[in-house]
Amino acid sequence: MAAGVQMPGALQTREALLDAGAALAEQHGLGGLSVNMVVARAGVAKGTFYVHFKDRATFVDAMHARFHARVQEAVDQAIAGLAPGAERIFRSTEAYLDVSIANRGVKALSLEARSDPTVQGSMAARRERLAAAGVADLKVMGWDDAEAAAQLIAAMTREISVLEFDAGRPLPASRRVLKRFLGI
Amino acid sequence: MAAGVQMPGALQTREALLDAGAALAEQHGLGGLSVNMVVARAGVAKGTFYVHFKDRATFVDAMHARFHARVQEAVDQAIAGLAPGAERIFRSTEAYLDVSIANRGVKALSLEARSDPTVQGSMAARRERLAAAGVADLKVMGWDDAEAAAQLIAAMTREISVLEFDAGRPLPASRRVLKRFLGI
DNA sequence: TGTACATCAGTGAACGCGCGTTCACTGATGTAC
DNA sequence: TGTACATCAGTGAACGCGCGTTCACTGATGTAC
Repeated sequence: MAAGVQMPGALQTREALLDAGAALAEQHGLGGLSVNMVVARAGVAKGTFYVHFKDRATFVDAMHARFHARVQEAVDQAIAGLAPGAERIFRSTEAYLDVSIANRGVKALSLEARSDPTVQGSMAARRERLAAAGVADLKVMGWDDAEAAAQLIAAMTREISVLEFDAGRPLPASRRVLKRFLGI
Repeated sequence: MAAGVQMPGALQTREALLDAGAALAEQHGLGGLSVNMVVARAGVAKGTFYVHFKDRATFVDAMHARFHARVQEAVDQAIAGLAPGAERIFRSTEAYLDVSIANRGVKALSLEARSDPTVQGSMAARRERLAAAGVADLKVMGWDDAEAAAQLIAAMTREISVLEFDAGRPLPASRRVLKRFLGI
């Protein structure tokens, strides 16, 4: 969503709720996030929450979906036209990290998305889709266990995003390690 | 704690509560774990919980501490007498994985320990202590960014432990990838 | 051996609280005629 | 242009519920004399 683009009122409120959720997840974790907090922060009535989301679980899922959409867009843009290989997969991880640093609540979404049993399913699917994109690169790079390798690279990328969030800045040393693991 | 060793009643109850917590964390996550559930599963009165633990946060911390103590013991045993290097760090990760597969609630402890703000501190310290042990190995292996590398290897190990838990069995392909990343 | 007392794990009713969700209602905006 | 009606985002009081924590009490075990 480009800045300055006018949204219809209803969509604006929906985004405001998701923004509030992201900011609060940063402080309280996904589990510590309550509908009460979200509506208070967004400055709307409690009932308004249920105009836009079926229930709390749907809301958390929507937060996750929005974050992943942003990542996907950045990754697609970063690797457009690149041939499969080490360079392309590394560019993907960099795009992931750069988007993460600019989005609130990433830490909670990265860490808790898998343990909250209320929304596990759709979140797992999103993570898998993202990781699966790297499999082609790894095969070209000569990895026999490309699927397993893609999962571990995704795990390292998430780890770095959490470390960078805690540090409040990019961590070149961690990114270098990832690069070296990829043999670049 | 060797099987069959008789414990005083008080300790037995404490262990029963921690066991119940581990089993329940497996199903409901650390965040979805309630004192009510724990005491119901352990078969004791609610007040008993507070005889053994100051509050809910202390209990979660104790679960984490117990798990880490088991891991630490297994790792120490696995690498006793080994010289620093790739082989030693890989043996450590294997020990971690083998302990994890035999302990309930590992998934929740691995994933949520960092996002729950009520107990972040001491859990972070435990994780760091464990990861720090690998730094010496990585330095011997010629890594400039040994600290960063140790953190990423720890992240991969946790990831594999979660995948293995979900699969219900060891995942040789994932372990092979880790081995290859370590250059063995 | 018998009695009095101390200790302490364990009990469960009671508390106040914030939670997620519902629902009858409001009021602004758009459409039909 | 004016009027009647439909739509729909937004409202906030009210609900029942399970939560974490407290506390006066019980009863078994150990110790002193």
